[in-house]
Amino acid sequence: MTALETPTLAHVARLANVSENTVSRVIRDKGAIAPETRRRVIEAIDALGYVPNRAAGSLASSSSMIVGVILPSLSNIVFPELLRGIHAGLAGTSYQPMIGVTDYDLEKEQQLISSLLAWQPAAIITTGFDHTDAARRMLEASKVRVGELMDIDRRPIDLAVGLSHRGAGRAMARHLTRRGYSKIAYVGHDWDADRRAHARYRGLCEGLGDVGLALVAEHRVDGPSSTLSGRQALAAILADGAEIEAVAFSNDDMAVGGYLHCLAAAVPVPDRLALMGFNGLEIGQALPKPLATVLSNRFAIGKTAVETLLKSPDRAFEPAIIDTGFTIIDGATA
Amino acid sequence: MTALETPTLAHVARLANVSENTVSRVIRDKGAIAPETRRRVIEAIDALGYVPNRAAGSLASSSSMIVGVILPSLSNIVFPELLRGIHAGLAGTSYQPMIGVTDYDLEKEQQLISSLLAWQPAAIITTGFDHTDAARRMLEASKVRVGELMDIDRRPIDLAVGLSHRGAGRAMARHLTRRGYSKIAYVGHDWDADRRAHARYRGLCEGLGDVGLALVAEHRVDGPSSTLSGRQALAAILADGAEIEAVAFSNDDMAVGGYLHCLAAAVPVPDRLALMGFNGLEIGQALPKPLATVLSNRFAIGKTAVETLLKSPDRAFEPAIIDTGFTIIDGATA
DNA sequence: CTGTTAGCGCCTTCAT
DNA sequence: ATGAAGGCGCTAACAG
Repeated sequence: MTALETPTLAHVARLANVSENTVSRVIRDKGAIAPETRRRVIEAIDALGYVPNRAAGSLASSSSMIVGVILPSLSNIVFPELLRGIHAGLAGTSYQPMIGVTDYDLEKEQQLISSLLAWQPAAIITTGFDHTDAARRMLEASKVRVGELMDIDRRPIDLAVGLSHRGAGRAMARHLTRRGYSKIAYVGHDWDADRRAHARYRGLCEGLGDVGLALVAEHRVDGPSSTLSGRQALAAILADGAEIEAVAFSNDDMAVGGYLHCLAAAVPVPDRLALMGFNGLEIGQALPKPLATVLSNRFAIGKTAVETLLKSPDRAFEPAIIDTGFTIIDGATA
Repeated sequence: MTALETPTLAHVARLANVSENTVSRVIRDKGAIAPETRRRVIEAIDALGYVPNRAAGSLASSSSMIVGVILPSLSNIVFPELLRGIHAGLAGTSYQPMIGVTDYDLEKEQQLISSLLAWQPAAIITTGFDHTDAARRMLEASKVRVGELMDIDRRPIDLAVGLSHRGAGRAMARHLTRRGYSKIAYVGHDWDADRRAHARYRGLCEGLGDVGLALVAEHRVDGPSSTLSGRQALAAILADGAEIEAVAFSNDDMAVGGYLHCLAAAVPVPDRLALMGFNGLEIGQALPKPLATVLSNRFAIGKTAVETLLKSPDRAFEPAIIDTGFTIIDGATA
């Protein structure tokens, strides 16, 4: 043994006195192997500290243990949480997530899909249904499993896992109106990047319309959501002077900012102004009054998605949709 | 052209009327190529929509465009931010990050190092200096570049990028004592998992010792840091009755929780109680009074690390250490 | 500046 | 239940 150089299948085979093929079978747990043979092989494997070369395996089998994960952003805490769920679903398997970030740019997404496909991954996971035509074609043409996460309001390529954002918006409207608020305003962020926020807005308006109401004011900031911009946006909309009893925010980041403005400006919540967010972030529940919000179960979405995708290497005839639902969190701010 | 099947180098070569090798050279931008030849090759590449098979490339070159990234957690926002920095450093290159999460478990880290090395990555990035012996041996034996991030207080295997947590702790002590506080308490979380928090604690104690002071109280919660546990911990330490003028928290999560307790319990900040955190999270700056804290530049750490690691495929003779420093943020809570 | 020749380490297929 | 042969798609020498 010249040691030092990394051991290959051949080394293990020699040491265990079997063919490479048998070693390969043991590793992949495929085909029947005599218990005694398996024992010898395993012994040889850890005697040598053998670790299979994934590149060679992928090349030979034209498929890899990689799961490509494409996220719009890492700044928004919900995506790391989605990633956590994906990780949890991958735990105990040999799959490794390879990740990319689009910054909400569909061209970048297409680019990422292309480079991820170059690894012949077992699955590609992305968010939403918006893709460039080329991206969609590449995904459809490749035979990898495709998960489109967060949203379920359209027909997916292969599998969608998420919740109805329109439904969540309606639920927010229902919650607020049932609590007796009728002068309701909306404070949100950029819809171009965040289509799901827009869907919730539409649901909110529909829900209000159902009971003969409409938004009394709305304010949208440019750029992504953040605590700071939520704080500023609420200050701005209140400064406009419209009479407002409750504010529905595009998400918890914005809502927490709004709440902090109320604290700083001594606006009684919810008596003078009720606040409601979306997502159910931890920070919202740590506020002096826990935030009324809607729990979108990001972790479950990610976990369910990988588990479902990896169950079978092939797509079904019909795309599947898994609704992970949402839960109203009453809180104390609305 | 039988279309449908994914094109390979051979297809491109045939179409461009050159050898496979030439195509390979064009793709990797290696060796001199006649402008005319390069044009033809590129034309053929996008005529066919050719995407190189990464597995084949890795196998042949025994090195891949993968950067293995091992994070202790995704729940703590600082690690997604570190990942953002890593991403930023990778932007515009063909490298792809493959990520793993240890949940602060060194055995899991070792396991991840092993499976990531199976991909023959260009570099492996992990956090801190604590690894199992086996893990350290694997990293040292492999010739991949190794980045150990966040901390710089020990000798790295290859490259360390981060800040001195002991120094940051001392800086917190200095800040608080200079502001005239002398009855200082500490509220923190689990040190076993978070060694850097422990290092800051030690620095804090040293810094106080330098001016003849010592902590008047301390409280540590089990488990990871969170806003909720910070809130509860501050409530607990105040209930104990010791006279306290200022509290140094193990990080901003805990400190924000503490601040929220003060808001809820109507404790005037900083007049009755001063608060200081660590990290410089956005949420701390959105509070009614911006949190006094220490900015640890996670994004820069990640970005600098990959940029430095990928500059050269080989390790230097001596390990390198890059200090990204920290910045006191005065805020208004201390 | 370009082509030829050998693998890289594993998996698949077909035998036995 | 195991082995032998061939090839996956690319890159690394070495020629020329």
